[in-house]
Amino acid sequence: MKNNELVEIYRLLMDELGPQYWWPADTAFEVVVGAILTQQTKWSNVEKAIMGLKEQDLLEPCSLADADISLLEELVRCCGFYRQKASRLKNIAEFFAENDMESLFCLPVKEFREILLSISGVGNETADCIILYAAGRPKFVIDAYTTRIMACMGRKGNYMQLQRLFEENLPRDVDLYKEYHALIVEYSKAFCSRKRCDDCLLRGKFEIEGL
DNA sequence: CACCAGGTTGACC
DNA sequence: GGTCAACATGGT
Repeated sequence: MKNNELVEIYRLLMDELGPQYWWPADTAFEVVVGAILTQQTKWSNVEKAIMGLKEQDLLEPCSLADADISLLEELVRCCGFYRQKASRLKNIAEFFAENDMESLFCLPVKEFREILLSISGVGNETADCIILYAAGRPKFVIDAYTTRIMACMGRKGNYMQLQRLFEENLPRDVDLYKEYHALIVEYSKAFCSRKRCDDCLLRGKFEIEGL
């Protein structure tokens, strides 16, 4: 891949859609909660659950860690997989209740990522969302949209392969990483969904033969 | 009514 | 290393 091709794609997306200003949240821990809740789920449903949790003062590690599991299940039911997610929220809340967030955020990204991945319910994408949008540290987030739109342009790859591709061909810039991921999601929803990839400008301009 | 959504896990090869 | 079912509600 030409070295600056990913930068060109970024400019095209930015010209089309403008800045997205992800991730909407009042606190870093709210990003963490949202990262769990949005797994395989629309953000509009996550917003409802976040509001409910906020009303119960459960958007902080200690209170969330001590909350009744059946109450959590009720509050996150609108996000689907509600039993798993209630339990995952409790897990990660317990972790952040016992470990200082600011200290964790200052760790080397690689080390912080390993720690996050050791928490049950936190996989690659959730860990990277927390690193990028909660901690504000550079880590490029790959999701189903990114995987699909890259495959659409002839670049198939697994999570780590695609992440390496982006990180090795872009400046290590937190705001760029944030916007790029958000733009890919929003652009894909509009022009390169599972049902339709007809109007996708990227295919025509950047499609290539193989990896 | 069928399909999809800002994934993760554990079992299995 | 990779693949696959299970997990579940809500919107189009």
